[in-house]
Amino acid sequence: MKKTTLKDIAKALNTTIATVSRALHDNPEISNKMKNRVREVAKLYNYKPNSTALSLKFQKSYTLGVIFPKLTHYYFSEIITGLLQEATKNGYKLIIAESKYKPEKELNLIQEFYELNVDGVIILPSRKLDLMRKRLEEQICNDIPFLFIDRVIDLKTKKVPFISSDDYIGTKEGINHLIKQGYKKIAHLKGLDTSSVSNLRYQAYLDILEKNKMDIKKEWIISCQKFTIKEGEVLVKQIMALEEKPDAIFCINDHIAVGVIRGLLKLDYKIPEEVGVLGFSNSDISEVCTPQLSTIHQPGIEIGKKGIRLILSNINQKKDISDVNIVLKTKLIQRESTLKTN
Amino acid sequence: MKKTTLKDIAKALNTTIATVSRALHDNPEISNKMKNRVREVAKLYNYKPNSTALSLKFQKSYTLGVIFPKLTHYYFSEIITGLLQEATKNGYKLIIAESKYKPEKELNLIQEFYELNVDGVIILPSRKLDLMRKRLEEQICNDIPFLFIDRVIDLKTKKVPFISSDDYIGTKEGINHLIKQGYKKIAHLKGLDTSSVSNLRYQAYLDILEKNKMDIKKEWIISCQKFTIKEGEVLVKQIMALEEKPDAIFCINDHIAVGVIRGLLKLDYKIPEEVGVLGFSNSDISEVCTPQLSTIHQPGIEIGKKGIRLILSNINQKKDISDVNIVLKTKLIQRESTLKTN
DNA sequence: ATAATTTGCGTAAACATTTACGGTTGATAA
DNA sequence: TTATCAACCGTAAATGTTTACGCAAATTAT
Repeated sequence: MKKTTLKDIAKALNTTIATVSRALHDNPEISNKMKNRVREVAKLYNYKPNSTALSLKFQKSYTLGVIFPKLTHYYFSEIITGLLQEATKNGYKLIIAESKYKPEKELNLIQEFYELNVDGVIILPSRKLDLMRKRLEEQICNDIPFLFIDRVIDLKTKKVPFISSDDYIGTKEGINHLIKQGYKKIAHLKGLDTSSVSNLRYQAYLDILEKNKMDIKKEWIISCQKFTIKEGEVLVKQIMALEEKPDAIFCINDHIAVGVIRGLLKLDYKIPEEVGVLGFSNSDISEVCTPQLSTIHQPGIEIGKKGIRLILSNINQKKDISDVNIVLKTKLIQRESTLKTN
Repeated sequence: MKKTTLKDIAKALNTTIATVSRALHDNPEISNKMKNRVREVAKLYNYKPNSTALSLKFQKSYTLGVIFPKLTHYYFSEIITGLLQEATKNGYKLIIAESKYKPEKELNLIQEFYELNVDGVIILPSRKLDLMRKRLEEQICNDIPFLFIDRVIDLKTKKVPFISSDDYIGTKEGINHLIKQGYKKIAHLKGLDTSSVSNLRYQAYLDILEKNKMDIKKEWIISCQKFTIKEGEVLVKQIMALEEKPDAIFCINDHIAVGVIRGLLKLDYKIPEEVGVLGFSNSDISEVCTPQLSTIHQPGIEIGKKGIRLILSNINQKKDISDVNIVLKTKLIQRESTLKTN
């Protein structure tokens, strides 16, 4: 049962593939009689144009490559869901690849996608952008439409478009909420220095505290490495062993925050009365833990959808999007871990 | 900056594409001198074979289509991670599509993938297999390698291979654990009748209770519809309003179980002392809730990996896998929600 | 010295499609 | 009656690749 081709139809009608092709495209140079005969046979044989041949002919695959660190990460899977939905809507396919947070792998995958003739590459980068930057300066990524999601990369030789949530404003609203709730000594379990989003959140944290003339203690600021629940649990114990203890902890993501909650509960602190905990991302686990975690929602699906629209405007309408930076609003989700009931 | 083709190299060396192609394939009919010249230019021009042209030529795309209900579902994203890793390892790409639990969409996607010339289709079906069965009997899916994951579909006209976790044994071990913990009145929040996995778990539940000569109360068996945390919370209140209340609840998945825990806590039941709760899947949320949820681990990544190996053995070694049914061991995860400390 | 064989490379078809160009038939116009 | 022009369809090139076939030159065998 091989697939029907133009050749098969042509043979059946004792004509040529050119005529068949034109008939199926309703070309005015073909008589109605011939068109009808062709359509009839095409239907009978269940003809479908061969997409590989079309790709070759038109040098267009209607395929986008997506690179992400890890699929089982809730926020990433939300973004990819958004990408997928909008891509499908526009007749594009997605082919996916996992970088496992390794910059070398990211670079290889970009190259592989390029060789696969995808029409564009969307990358959710890992936290280590410095390694990537060097090679990306030289690499052939001029030739192919590009989009960075979530993290920003600034190159000297060229601009790359990106779309993300507004981590700065999001953090600002989060910290302001903590302050409004009466917390006065706010610690921060931060991310890596090489991550643009971590730095934005960190900077916002510093700015808001300064603006409110609150203490900024070096000991209250610790860098995470693994970003797991376990690490949050370990780090919070470290912080609560200090002479001067914070009364609220702003965590770089929800996993760390859940670990912090767990650690605090083991130390018999009351949440939110004695210590408030704020996460980031609004991933599924934030609603599940006890007490439920206050966090900052990142609109993953929306980011994905807008990302597709952006890169497709570059691919199809040839719009220059190289200096487009889209930043989407976050939303503060107030749950039990910061809501004092007094 | 167009991509280099064989034609470019041939022109540069004043020879033909056939010679260039053979030289690059180390064909013995080409002199070493010519080979070296070709290789030199190929390297200089950074030549990479055009994968689309190869696909057309060999009628092989090294691409597999994957259909799943929802990406942000932890278990699914684990399976897809496994698929992705093993596919990559074998030089295959994955193109993904979301069915949103809609059988019509699944069928359309199968057709679309077929027309896209993927080498095989892997489908994680939704819970409504009956709708699918009808049309799949007729459909052209003879022509393309197929694999079902997680759920089984039994057709009259043909067999389809599948791979899943051992839901029956898994459930058996779970219920046995509940019994060993001293629970005597075990309820079940079950899945849909149209889902093969739900039925397996339900049947195991019935069999074990019967084998242990325990009560099986109709009122303790309720079918879920939405499979959300909220639904679990609602249903458990319904159950605990009964005259005769169960002392343990076996839930069809972890989301329902988390809802059950939440509902029980609101009703001031002590978990696990008064009521035990058992989930299924070992998704990320099961470790996060309080008390932590006992559950049955499904080896998603392993399922994905073995699935790829299976379908590739069909694609590449032409092995007949139509009656292969692979069932992988689950693992009971004992956590707080069933572990009485007496 | 001539026949046979090997070496080394070009030609062309194949995969499936689109489309510029050319050509034949019939009708209309001068 | 012949030039003009549509209408309608076929030829061939193009996308990039592999490979069966063929053929000249060089080498070996007789």
